[in-house]
Amino acid sequence: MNLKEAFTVELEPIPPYSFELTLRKPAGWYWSTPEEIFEKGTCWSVTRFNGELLGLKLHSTGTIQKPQIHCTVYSRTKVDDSSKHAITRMLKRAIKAEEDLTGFYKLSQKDDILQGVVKDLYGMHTIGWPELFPALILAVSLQMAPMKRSNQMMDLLLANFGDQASFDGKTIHYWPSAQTIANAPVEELKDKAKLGYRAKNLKAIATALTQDFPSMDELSAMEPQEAKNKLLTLQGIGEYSAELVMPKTGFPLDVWSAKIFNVLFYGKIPEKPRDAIPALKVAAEQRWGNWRGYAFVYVLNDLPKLSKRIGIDLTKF
DNA sequence: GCGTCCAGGTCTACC
DNA sequence: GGTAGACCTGGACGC
Repeated sequence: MNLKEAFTVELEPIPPYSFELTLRKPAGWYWSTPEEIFEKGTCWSVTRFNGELLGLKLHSTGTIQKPQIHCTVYSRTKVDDSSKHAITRMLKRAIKAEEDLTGFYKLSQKDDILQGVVKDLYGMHTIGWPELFPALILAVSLQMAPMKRSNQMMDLLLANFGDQASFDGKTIHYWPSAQTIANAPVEELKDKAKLGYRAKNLKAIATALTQDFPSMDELSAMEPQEAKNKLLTLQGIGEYSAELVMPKTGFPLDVWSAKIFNVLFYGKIPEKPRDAIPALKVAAEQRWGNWRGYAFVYVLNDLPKLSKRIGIDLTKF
C-alpha cells in the first residue's frame, strides 16, 4: 500500500534521552516491526492507528541532553486535526518522550547491579509498543519456544498475514491486523505460521481486540494493575505476557531472564528456574520498587558488558 | 536417516 | 491456594 506524507510534528523528549538506544535496543529488539529500517539517526517504521496503516519517519535532530525528534507521518488518507492530535499523543507515549529517568538514575547510584548498566546505556528509555496487537503477538510467540522458533512464527505471521507499507522510497512489512487474524481459520494459522497450540489463543486474542477492548493508549492511561488485569482476561495471556506488554511496573520474568537475575542476586543459576520466578519477582520489587521494570530492561540490554564486570557470561543462557 | 526430547507459559483438573 | 500435567511442533541431539 502506498502512503503519502500527511503531516509532521516535532517531539522534545525529557532528557536524558538517547534516540538510538531507545528505538533500537542493544539486545536487538525492534520498536514497532522487525522490518523497520534504522540508518544514522533516522528510523523508518510502520504502525496501525484506528485501522489505518501509518508510515513513520523519525529523525533525531538533537542530542542526549537536548533531545529533539522530527517525525513525518505518512497515510493513505487525509488526516484531520483531531487524528493528528491523537497520533502525536500515541507517538509521545511509544517513544517514551514523557518518561523522566531522574528517579531511576538516583536509585541506581546506590545499587551495584545498576551502577554500571546506567552508564553503559545512558539515556535509553524503556519499551513503548506503538500498538497493542503486535505486542501480544510477540508475547504469544515467545511462550514455550526457543528464540529461533519464536522468530520463525513471527516471520511467518508477517509474511503470510501481514501488510506492506510503501513510503519515502521504503517498503516495510507490518503485522497483521487483529481483524485479519480473527477472520483466519485456526488450521490456517497452524499451517502457515506454525503456531501450534498458540493458534487458538492468538485467534481468541484477536477476536477480543476487535470487540470492546481498550487500545494501548487507553491501557497506558489506566492504573498499571487495572491494565494488567484487563490483559489477563485474554485467553493465553498470563502474568509474564501481561507484564511484557505493559512493562510499566512489571518484572516479566521467564525462565531465561530468571536464570540471569538469579545469578545477579544470588550468584548461581537456580536448579529449577521456573520455580524460582515468584521469589525473584519479590526480590526485584524489594530492591527496585516501582523502578523494577526499568532495571529489567537495562540489565537485559547490557548483558555483554555486565558479564565482563561480574566475570560470569550471562549471554549464553 | 530416525527416534526422542523439550522449549524465553498458560490453563485446567484435581487435591 | 497450591500443584502436576497437557498443550503444538520444529529443531537439536544422540545414535
